[in-house]
Amino acid sequence: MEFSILHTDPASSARSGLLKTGHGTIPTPIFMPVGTAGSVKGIHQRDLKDEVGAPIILGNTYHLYLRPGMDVLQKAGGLHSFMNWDRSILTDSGGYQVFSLAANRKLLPEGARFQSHIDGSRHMFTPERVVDIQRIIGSDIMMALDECTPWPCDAAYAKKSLDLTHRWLDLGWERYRNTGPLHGHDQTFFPIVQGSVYPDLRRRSAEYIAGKGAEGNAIGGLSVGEPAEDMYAMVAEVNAILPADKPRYLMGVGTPVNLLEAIALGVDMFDCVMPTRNGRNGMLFTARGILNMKNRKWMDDFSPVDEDGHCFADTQYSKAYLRHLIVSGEMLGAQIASLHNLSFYLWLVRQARNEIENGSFSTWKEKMVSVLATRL
RNA sequence: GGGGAGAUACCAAAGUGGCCAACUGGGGCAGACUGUAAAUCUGCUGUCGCACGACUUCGGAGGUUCGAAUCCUCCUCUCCCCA
Repeated sequence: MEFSILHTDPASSARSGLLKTGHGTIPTPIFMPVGTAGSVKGIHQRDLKDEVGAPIILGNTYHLYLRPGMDVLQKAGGLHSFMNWDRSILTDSGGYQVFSLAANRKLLPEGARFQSHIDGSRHMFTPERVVDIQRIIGSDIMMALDECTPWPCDAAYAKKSLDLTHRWLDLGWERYRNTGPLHGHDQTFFPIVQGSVYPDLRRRSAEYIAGKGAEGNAIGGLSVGEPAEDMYAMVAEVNAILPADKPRYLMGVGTPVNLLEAIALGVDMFDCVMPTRNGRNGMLFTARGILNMKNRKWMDDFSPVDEDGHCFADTQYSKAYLRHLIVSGEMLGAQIASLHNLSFYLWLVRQARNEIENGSFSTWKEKMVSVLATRL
């Protein structure tokens, strides 16, 4: 993997860059649609490329391991081939499932023991195993196994968890260094900073993570319920330590405003289920604000879904029609809303990049932040 | 023509003397959702009030009772079966 920074914003820590993987070049800052189980829910690959314009998407180690399973993925020749996606893929390690499936897992020094949410069967995820699985999946960017700590989280637990995440990182890193790709393209490995909302723990973790000399670094354990100001503060702490010449990935973030604020703090990569999940649930993000398409007020509003939108559905369907589809539980409603939200997210990071290159990012960001959170 | 069943809130449907402003579903309205156990979940849904609460409701009219959606009388309407 290669990363180069092209421009930096004079008034913030924002920067634009190019990230090259074996599956293409990714302009940064970038938002990566989440495709947990080998599919970005409701969006087929053609639209993901042609309408959304996504150069990279996510997959999930835990979910793909359970279904379709390693045997199928191996026979398929990896996830790219299996899902017919020739652009980049980043896989999460299952660290988020350590958090979200907390009731179904047990943390041990050697890894995380899961009980499948599908059939209750028991599985052991060690940091090494998670690398092996991601080798089979063939993701361009593999993630270290970590514990995504919940919020609130007391300092004692956060510290203990941090030590576990670092220990796991050592084991995963070692396995990464001692193995190679299986599908003929390069794979890299990102470690993850933890430390909850404690600046000293965050700094300690950032130093530890930076010490690995990975090609990119991730910030995890945020946007789990803490106030946005805490999240920004932690990102600022961490980014002061993580190498500036390597991409920084803020995991699981976030709202359009979160993205712009984090870009200003020097973050290059994002992923979040929000555009797809909230889209399925009737929420639309636009450059003018947020719409809840279930609201009665759109019932007979025949104006386009989003006049300044960037996918075909934005201008070809009316708000009234989309509201009807969503209220009626029609699949097409979820598809249109997801497509719209993803193309909006990708437009947002593209525009941020343009503004960085024009040297106007900070003023543009300030203007956008208030507009994006408006309830229409 | 004969026999039977039933009328409850927007719809469906419980409730058959006080714990009923009335179970539950649906519908409606609103909210939540951040490395996806989510095409999911939560709240409200007679009127007024922020709330405590007050007021008016269970086809209509009258009656019994301390007290009625629930019991009695009459009326109106609906459905089913047999001719």
